[in-house]
Amino acid sequence: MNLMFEPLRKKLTLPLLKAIQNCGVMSSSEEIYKFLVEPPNPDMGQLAFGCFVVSKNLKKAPAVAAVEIKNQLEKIEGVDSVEAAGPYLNFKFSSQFLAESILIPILNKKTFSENLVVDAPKTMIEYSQPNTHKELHVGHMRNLCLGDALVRLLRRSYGNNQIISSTFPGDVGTHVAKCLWYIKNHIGLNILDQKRNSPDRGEWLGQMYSAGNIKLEDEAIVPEKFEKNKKELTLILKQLESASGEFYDLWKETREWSIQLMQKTYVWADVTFDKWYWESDVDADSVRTIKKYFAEGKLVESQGAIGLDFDFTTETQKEKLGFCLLLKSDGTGLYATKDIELARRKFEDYKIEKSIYVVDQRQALHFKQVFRSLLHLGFEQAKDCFHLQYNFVELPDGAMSSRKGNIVPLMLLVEKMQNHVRTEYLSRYESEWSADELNSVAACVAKGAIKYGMLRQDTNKKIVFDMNEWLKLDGESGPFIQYSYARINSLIKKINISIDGGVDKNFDGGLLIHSSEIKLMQHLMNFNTQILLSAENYKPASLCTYLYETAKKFNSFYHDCSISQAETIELKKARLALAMSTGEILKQGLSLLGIPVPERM
RNA sequence: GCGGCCGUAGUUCAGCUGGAUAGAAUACAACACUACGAAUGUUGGGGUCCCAGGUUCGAAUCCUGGCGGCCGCACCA
Repeated sequence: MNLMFEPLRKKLTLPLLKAIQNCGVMSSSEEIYKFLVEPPNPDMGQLAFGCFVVSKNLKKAPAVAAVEIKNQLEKIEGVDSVEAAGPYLNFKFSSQFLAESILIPILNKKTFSENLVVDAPKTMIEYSQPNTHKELHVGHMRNLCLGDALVRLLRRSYGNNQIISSTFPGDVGTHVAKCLWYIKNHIGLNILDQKRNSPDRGEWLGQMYSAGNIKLEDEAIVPEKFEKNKKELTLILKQLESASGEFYDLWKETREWSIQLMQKTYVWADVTFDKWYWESDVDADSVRTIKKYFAEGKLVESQGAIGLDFDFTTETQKEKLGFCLLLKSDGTGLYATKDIELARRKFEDYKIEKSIYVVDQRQALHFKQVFRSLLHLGFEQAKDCFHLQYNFVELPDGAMSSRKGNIVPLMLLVEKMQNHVRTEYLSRYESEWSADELNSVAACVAKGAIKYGMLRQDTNKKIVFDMNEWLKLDGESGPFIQYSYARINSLIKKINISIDGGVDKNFDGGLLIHSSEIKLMQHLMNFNTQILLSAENYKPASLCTYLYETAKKFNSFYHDCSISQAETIELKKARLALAMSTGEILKQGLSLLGIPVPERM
C-alpha cells in the first residue's frame, strides 16, 4: 500500500475533505491526495485540485463546484492564497512553508529514508542472462542498466530486504559446443597453453564462437560436411552432459574465463547479484521436474513430445498462447523447461511473492507461456510474475548479433567513452589534478553517459546505437546532470558561509520569493513521488527525465539568483540551502540509476 | 493468418492509469562570460499528435476499424 508522504499534498487533503463534505459529497483523503496535481504554470501556485469528481456528484458544473468548495474551505496555515480558476482550485503556498516542508527534510536526509510503501511484497528481479563463450555487447548493456536501476528503485520503495537480485547465465548449450568445436578443429588445442595466460582470453572465446558459427553456417550447404559437423557437435554436447571427457575439461576451464570477463563488466557497472542461477545447475533438474509433472498427469503428450496446449476455445475460456513445449520427443528439455524449474526454485527457496524478469521483447510469448504453465501447475505466484520487456539496441546498419560477429563489445564502449571524456573535457585540468583523479573522474562521467543513455529511453522503443552520437554528451545526458552537481558542490565550497546550528536549522525560507527559486522548490517536492512512480511502473526513464529537469531548473535559478552577490547574508544562506538541497536530490536520484557523481569535473 | 510492440516538430524522443495553452533535446538564427564553473543560460521560427469513426462536459491519452514499421508464433536459446 502506498503512503501519503508528500508534505504539500498531505497538508491540503484534510481541509479539502472537510470542505467537500460540507458541500454534501463523500470522499476520502486518499482520493483527494491522488487528484492533487501541479498547475501548468507555477505562477498559479504549487498544487491544484480539479473539481471534476465532486462536480459529478454535486450535479453542477466543475467551475461552480470549485467556487462552492472554496467558500467552504477554512484558512490553511502555510497557504497564501486559494483561487478558483475555472474547474480548478489553485493553492499557492508561502515560501516559508515550501522551504520548511521541502528543503529541511532533504537537508536532514529524512526525504531519503522515510517509508514510501507498507506491506511490500517479497520480490525477485532477474536480469542479465549472459552466455559464457560469447562476449557481452552494448545490447546487453541495456539489460544490465535497466535491471540494476530497477533493483535500486524497488529497494528504495519496498525496503532493502524485500528485493532479491538474481542472474541466470547460460553456461551450457550449443553455443558452447560451437565455440569448443571451432577451437579444436580449426585452431588446435595447442593454442590454449598460450591463451591461458592472456588477459583477453574471455574476449577471445567470444571471437571463437563467432568464427565457429560462421564456419558452420558456411559448411551447412555441403551435405557431407553438415553431417560430419553435426556428429562432432553432438559428441561435444554428450560429453558436457555426462561430465566427462576432454571437452568437459575444456568447458570447465574456459567457462571460468568467460565468468571472469562477466565479473569485470559487473564490477564496472557496480552490479552485484544476491543469487547466481547457473543453467548448468538447473538443466538436469528441470527435465526431472517436468517428467514428474507428466507422471502426475499435469501435462499432455503431442506428436511424441510433452507440453501444455494453450490454444483452445471453450464456452468459458479462450486462449491463444499456442503450445508450450516442455520435453522434446528425444526426452531432452528446452528453454521453457529450465524457466519452469527456475521459477519453482525461486518460489520455494526464497518464498517470493513477486517475480520480475528483465528480458528482451522477443521472449514475450515465451514468458506468457511459462507464466501460464506455472499457474496450471499450481503456482499462484505466477499471477505476480512480470516480464519486463525491452526493445533491442541496434546499429545504424541493422541488428547486432554475436552469431554474425558484428557486435560492439560493451567494454569497448566503456574504454572509448573514458578516453573521450579524458581528452575532450578533462584535458584542461591536466596540470592541476593528479592522474588518479583525472582517471577516476573520466570513469565516473563515462559511466554517467553510458548508463543514462541506456535508461533515458522508454523500454519498448529501440535504441539505435551510433558511437559518434553517444560521444557527443550534449543535451539531455548523464554528464549534464553530473556537471550541475559538480558545480553546486564547488559553489558550496566557495561561498564559505556557515548556517548557524547547521544548514537544516537556521535559514529564512521566506526570502526565497524569486520565481526561479519557487519553481525549483516546487520541483524538488516531487522527488519521492517520482521514485515510487518509476519503481512501480518499472520506468527508470521517467526518473531520468525528472533529474534532467531538476538540473535545468537549477541552472535557471543559478543564472537568475546570485548566491555570493545576494543582497543580505540571510538571503545568501537561504539560497545556499536551496542549492545544497538540489545537489542532494541530484546525487541521491542518480544513485538510484546506478550513476555516481564526481566532486568536480 | 494469429498475437505483441511502436507511429507526436527536419531528426531523436517526453507526455499516454482522460483534464488548464502538446513539451524537451538536436539542427538552424540571434544574444549573454572583468561574473558563484559557458559541459551553461535567454530568445526565435518549426506540429493534419498516422488515418477514420466512437465514448465523454473534455481525447495525443480510452474503445473499434484501417494504414505503415519492427518482432514473435512446436522439438534453437
